[in-house]
Amino acid sequence: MAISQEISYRLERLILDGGLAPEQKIPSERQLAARLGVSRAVIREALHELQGRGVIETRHGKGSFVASMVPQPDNTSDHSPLMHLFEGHPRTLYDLLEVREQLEGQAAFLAAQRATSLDRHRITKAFKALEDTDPLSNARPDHGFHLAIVEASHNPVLVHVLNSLKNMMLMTVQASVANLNPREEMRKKIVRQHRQLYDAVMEGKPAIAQKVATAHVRFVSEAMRDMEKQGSKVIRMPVPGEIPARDSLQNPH
Amino acid sequence: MAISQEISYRLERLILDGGLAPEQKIPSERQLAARLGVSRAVIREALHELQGRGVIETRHGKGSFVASMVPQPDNTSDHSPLMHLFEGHPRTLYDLLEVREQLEGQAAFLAAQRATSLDRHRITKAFKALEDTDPLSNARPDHGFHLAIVEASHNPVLVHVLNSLKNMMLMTVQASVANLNPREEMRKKIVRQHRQLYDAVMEGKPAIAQKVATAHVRFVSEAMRDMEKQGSKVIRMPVPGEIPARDSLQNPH
DNA sequence: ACGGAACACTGGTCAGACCAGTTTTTAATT
DNA sequence: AATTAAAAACTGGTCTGACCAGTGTTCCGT
Repeated sequence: MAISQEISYRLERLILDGGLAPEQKIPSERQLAARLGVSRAVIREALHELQGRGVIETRHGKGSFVASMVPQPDNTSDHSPLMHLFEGHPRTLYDLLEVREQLEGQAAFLAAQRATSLDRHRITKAFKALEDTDPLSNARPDHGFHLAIVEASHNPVLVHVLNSLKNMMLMTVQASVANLNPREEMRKKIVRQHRQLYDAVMEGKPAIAQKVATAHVRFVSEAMRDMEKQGSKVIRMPVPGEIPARDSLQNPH
Repeated sequence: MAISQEISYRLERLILDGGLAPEQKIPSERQLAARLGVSRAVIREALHELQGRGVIETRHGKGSFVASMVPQPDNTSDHSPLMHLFEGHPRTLYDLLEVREQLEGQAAFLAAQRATSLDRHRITKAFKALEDTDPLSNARPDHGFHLAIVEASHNPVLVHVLNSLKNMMLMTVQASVANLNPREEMRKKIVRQHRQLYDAVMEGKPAIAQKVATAHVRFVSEAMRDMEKQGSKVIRMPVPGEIPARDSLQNPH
C-alpha cells in the first residue's frame, strides 16, 4: 500500500482514538515529513485524503486542524467551510437521501420478510444498544441498528450499495442526526420511528417496515432541510470505519 | 479555494453526473495536469481527496478508475466473467434485479415528475428508436430508452448507482431482452410495458410510471428465472458501454 | 506606547527527476 | 510465420528544492 495511505490511516486512527483532540492543531507538513522520514508531498497527499473524508480541515497559512465534532461557538468568520458546502452544493446530499429513502425502505421490507433468528437476535441487540445509549452520542448505535436491518435483507448488493451511499454522505449528515436529537420533539419522533421499524421487522410485516423506514429517512432529510433554512450549523461527527464524501454539483443537463 | 479542491469537485461532479461511468478509467495524472494547466502535484492531491471519499480507486501502474458502488465480479480471470456470474452465483443476478426493480421505479417516478421538455424530447426519440428497431437486435435502443428516463429523474446519484448496477449486470436488460424477444408472447408484453412506461412518464403520472417500471423489471427477472428453470441458456450479449463526453476531460482519442 | 516593517512561520504550487508496476511494441529466435 | 523474450512506453509513487501566498511574531524607529 502507498505510504500516503498508511500515513492517512495512521493519522485517522490517532484522531479517532482520541490521540488528537478536535480543533487541535496538527503538526505542520514540514514537521510531519521530517518526523516520519518522508517527503512533504506524501504528507500533503495523506492530508488531502483525510480532508476528503472530513476528518481534518486545512487553513492556508495557519495549519491543519482536527475537525470538530462538537458545535462550535460562532466562528468569527460568517461562513464556516461546512455551511459553505451546504450552501454551495446542497443538491447531491438530498439526491443521496432521495435514493437512500427508497433503498432503506426496500431493505426493511426484505428484512421483515427474510430475517432469520440470528438476524433477529442481531437486530434486537443493536436496537437495545440504541436505546441504552446517551441520545447525544448515539450516532454509532444508530448506524449499527440500521446496518443490522440492511444485512437482514440478505441481499448483498443492497448492503453494498447502501454502504456506499452512506459513505458518500458527509459526516456532517450523520452529525446532523446527532444534532436533531437534542431537540426534544425530534428525538422523540426518531425514537418512535426506530421502535416502529424494529417492531415491524421483528413481527415480519414487510409493508409496514418499508413504509416506516422510508418515512424515517424522509423525516431526517426534511429535518435537515429545515435546519439548513434556519441557518443552524451542521456538525461533524466522525464515525470509525466510515468514509463519508462531500457533495457537489448543482444542475444536471 | 485551493486549485486541487476545485479540481476534485469538478471531477466528482462529472462522475456523479454520469459523465464518467463506474469502472471507467480516468485520464492519467500527467494528461490531466497538462490539460488543466496545473502541476501534477495538485492533480494527485485532488485525486487523493476523491480517493478519501471513496469516489475513485487508484491502481499502481494502471491508473485511476471511477469506483463502482457494486461489488465487482471476478475480473481476475479473463474468461467471460459474466457467465461465471450466471453459473456460479445466480443469486447475485437476482439480487441486482431486486435492487434495480426499486431504483428503476424511483427513476420513472421522478422522471414523470421532473422531466423537462428536453428530457421528453430525448425520451421520445429513444422510444421511437426502440420501436423502429429490429426486435432481435434492439439491445442498444432498449438501453437507451431506459437511460433516457433515468437521466430525466435529474438525480445524478440515481444515475450513477443504476449505472453501476447495469455495468455489473452484464447488461442483463440487453441480454434478457435479446433472449426474451424471440418469444412472441414475451415480446408483445415487453413492448406494451415500454409503451405504458413511456405514456406514464410523458403524461406526468409518477405513481403509474413507478408501478409500470417496477413491474417491467420484475417481469424480466421472473421471465429469466423461468428460462433458467427450463434449462435455457442465458446468453451474454456485450454492449460497449458508451457514455457521451460532456467535458473536456474525456479522452479525445 | 504605537505603528509598521521585517522576519519566521504556515499551507499552496511548480518543476524535474527518478523508482516501481503494467502494457505495448519490437526484435530475436525457433 | 508464429512464439517468445527483451525493450520501450506507458501508468502511478516518491523525492527534492525552489518559490508564492497567507498568517503571526518580533523588533525597531518614531
